[in-house]
Amino acid sequence: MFLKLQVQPISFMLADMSTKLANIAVTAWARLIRAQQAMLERVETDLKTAGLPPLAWYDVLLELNRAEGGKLRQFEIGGKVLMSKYNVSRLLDRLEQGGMINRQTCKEDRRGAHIIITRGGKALVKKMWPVYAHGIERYFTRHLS
Amino acid sequence: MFLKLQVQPISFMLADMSTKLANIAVTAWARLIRAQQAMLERVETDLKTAGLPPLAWYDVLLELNRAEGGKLRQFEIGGKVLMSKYNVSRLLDRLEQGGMINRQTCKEDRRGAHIIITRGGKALVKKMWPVYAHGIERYFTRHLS
DNA sequence: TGATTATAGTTGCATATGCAACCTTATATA
DNA sequence: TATATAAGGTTGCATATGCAACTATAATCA
Repeated sequence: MFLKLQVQPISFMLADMSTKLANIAVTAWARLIRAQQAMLERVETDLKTAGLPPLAWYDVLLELNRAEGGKLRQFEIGGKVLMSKYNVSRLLDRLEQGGMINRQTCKEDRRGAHIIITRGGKALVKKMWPVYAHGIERYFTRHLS
Repeated sequence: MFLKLQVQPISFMLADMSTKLANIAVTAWARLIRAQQAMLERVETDLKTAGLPPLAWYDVLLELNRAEGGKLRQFEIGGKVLMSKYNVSRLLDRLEQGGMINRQTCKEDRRGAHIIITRGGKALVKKMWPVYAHGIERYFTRHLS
């Protein structure tokens, strides 16, 4: 399946850097950026309204939920959700604080930790999904041609 | 022109909320989000490496540069770059601090301000564009089919 | 006109992010 | 084996963001 978005032509613009054309190119790119930004903001708002935590929580918990044994190394999470290690570290602090995950020191590599999703974490994933899905449908799928 | 991205099918998934299908749907959506996130991060890095300010500065300055007389009301900027008013307010603080804009109290509406781009601001736009354009080309255009 | 309500913009506070420095354990190299 | 280097994680500090409360002026309407 393909996602097809109508945009202004970009590539050939880049050859000619005159201000006018440059503006058009940036507009096209910017439109994509802004559209996505708007979608994400709306989903975040929906989640907040429903009294649920932000998307980042969902992303991480979903990866854990999917993983073999509900368990991942910290750096694996960073790779999957595209987050810097220090942000992963702190997000996991919050998730742990909220009882959604546990950290288990890692036998094979004593520098690292295994992150394990809890029952509560799995429950949260289930609870967040409908809100998320509804957002995807309303702000995204609906606008596909 | 169209931007076409290969994704997993989404829409029909949303009908059937079984976990497995849900995962696939989110993966597709997430792939888009992440791709864009990665692109933006790289552009930001490029700008930083070149000793230039972040994209947000460019966005605002470009809108001002385009506008009639290099001048916009603050709320107009917020509308164009999709930023909340308090973030606009503070970003403009930084831009003013950096000598890129001036605030001029507005005669017609004494609550508000006119934001005017300076010579320095215009120069910055010119200086940032090549880096930005190169990023768009490398991280975006190149991957279009 | 006077009172209410809405709009433009700012600010204090709590929270989130980026960066660089740091600790600890693995891995590579001499 | 000793030493250097790299990788997994954490933390302090500066900066950026979201929220709610606030000021001041405009617009509405009774």
